[in-house]
Amino acid sequence: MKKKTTIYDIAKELNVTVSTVSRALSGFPAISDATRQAVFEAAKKLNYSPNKLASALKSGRTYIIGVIVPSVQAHFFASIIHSIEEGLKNSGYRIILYQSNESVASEINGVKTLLEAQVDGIMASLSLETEDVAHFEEVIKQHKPLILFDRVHEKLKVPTVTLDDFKAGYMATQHLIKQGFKNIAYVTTVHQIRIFNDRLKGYKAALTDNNLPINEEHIIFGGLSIKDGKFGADKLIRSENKPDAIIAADDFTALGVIQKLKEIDEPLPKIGVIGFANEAFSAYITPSLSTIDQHPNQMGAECAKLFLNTMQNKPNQKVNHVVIDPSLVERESTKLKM
Amino acid sequence: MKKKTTIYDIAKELNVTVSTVSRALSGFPAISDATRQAVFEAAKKLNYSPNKLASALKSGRTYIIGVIVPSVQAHFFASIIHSIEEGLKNSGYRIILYQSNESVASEINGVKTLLEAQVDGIMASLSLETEDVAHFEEVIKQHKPLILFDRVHEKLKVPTVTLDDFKAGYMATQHLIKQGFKNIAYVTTVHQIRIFNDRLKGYKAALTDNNLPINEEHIIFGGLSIKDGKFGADKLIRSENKPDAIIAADDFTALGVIQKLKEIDEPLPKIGVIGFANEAFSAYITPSLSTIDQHPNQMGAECAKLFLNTMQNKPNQKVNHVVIDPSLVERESTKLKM
DNA sequence: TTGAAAGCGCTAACAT
DNA sequence: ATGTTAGCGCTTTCAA
Repeated sequence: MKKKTTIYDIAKELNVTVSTVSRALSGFPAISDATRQAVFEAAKKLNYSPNKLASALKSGRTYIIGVIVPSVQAHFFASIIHSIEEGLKNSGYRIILYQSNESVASEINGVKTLLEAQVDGIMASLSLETEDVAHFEEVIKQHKPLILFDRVHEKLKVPTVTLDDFKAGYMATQHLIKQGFKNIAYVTTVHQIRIFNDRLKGYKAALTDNNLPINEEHIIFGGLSIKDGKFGADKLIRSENKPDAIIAADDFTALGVIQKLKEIDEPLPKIGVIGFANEAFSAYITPSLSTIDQHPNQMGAECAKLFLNTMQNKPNQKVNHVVIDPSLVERESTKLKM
Repeated sequence: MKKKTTIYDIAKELNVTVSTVSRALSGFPAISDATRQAVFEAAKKLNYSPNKLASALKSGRTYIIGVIVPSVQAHFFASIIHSIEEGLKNSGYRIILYQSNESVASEINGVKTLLEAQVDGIMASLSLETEDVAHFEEVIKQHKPLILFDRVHEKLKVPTVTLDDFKAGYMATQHLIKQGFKNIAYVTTVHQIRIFNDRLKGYKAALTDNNLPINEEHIIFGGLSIKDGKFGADKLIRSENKPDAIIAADDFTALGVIQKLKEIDEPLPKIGVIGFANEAFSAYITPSLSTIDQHPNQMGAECAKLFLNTMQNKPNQKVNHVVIDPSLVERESTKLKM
């Protein structure tokens, strides 16, 4: 079991110094073509593989970006990760993934871990639990780029990539109204996350703009999941003023709503249902779920672009906020008129 | 902008040497409690954060495991990753993710990249394209644990975690037969991946065991996707000997089959359909899709366990092959008798 | 129980 | 165009 080849081995092989080898390998211009070629050949011959760790330690750059998401199991986040990687391709940067599982404690640990791993920057989408964001201050203090996407926080003055969530909420509501629904309820999370608040605001604004009353009892604050959707739907259906449509703050919750409505034999889509995120299953359930597409691929691409720009040292640039336009995906679950 | 705190700063603060600080921090026993406590206090006071890079360079261990999967967008792989992380929790190991996007070229690059990042080991599930696995030899040569899961390869003599795919194929077929289907077709990938071959073998064995003929024209070799499912279904329905049930090698393909059958007004579930993987959508489509659950969470947990065992240097242990038992998820798409 | 010092593999300033 | 050399921050052997 021989030791791994280092640039010293290559240097010895060619009777040059390590600096020459290092320079040849890293594309330094002032190296003769002959030397460069010899170095590459020797490297190949000796089966050389660079130790990025050593390089990173010396240069202070790891070319690794930490990405924190609540969970890869949500198709939305999986898509974002996918397109972040896509956008980083050929830039030399790679990502290291950390899942918070919607827990602040885990998120705090994630930031610490990534910082210790000397990542060159962090991209994060906050957990539902996260209210205090002090744990991210250290990233900023270390002058490492921090980019927040989707679930952002106003306390952090950093570049963000978000959906226009107000518009998203407005669109969903407006769509239902246009379809002929008049008594529209809303199931959302109790957590004070900006994006969910914004969607709710959009909902309220749309109602108001259409001279429809805002009925606070029609706004259910709970969790976001199939179970919570079932719970919310049940509560709404039993309420005195039974709604004729339900907006759920995400597709999982909307799915729960649909399941409950089926369970209790409420006619669909006579009661309209719409969600957010265009999850993997949304097109295929029955009735197929109308939803607001949040364009995760675009979000991921923008995150990558933002990061790359920041690293190119555009110096005094002001903080960037990319806002993605939501789009309506009309499907059967909101087709009142057939 | 002050520099980051290092163990030297702590040493200076306390008038001890770096070795003492290093030992105190790393839990070395022969350190007086007083010193240890003083070190921890100073560390806290100076806001010290260890540089794992330096530690890794010196010690030769990064505590990072590279994980290569075709894509996180498949719920199956997302679940595996999730449970690998879960299983690694508290072990000190982190994972760095690499997506091959079903491309060998990308997979080769992934191995190279991860090795350069000095990961302590690699867990991988092969791309559909992968036939030659020479690129993984280097991992073995470096004496780093390599664990293959789900999409494995016999050329690589390494620990594996797989489903009993033969049984899975057998179960799916047997289930259809039990439900009363008699003329069962099969849509699978043209790629020579063991798990898909095994499923097909299970299918054939089940037919034979039930004295049903194997009709080679009923086995469609194409891709695995919604589109391919549609294509396969179309071809099968038009064939002379029209099948009364279709097995698709994964749920996406099964979904395509169902969509095509609906499109051409074939009655469901009079034509039975079953898939593999129990994807996120499978329970919610109409008819809900019967499928074989591959227990990704169990697979991920086993991968983590296998890795941790390997690192604990159970010395002459023979290569481990964990085989997970598939289970049948009966839903509407195979309910011939109501 | 603690200190001194070498060195992990690489980069980069300073020489030549 | 190439060489010399000093670290990056940490671990670890040897010595005290």
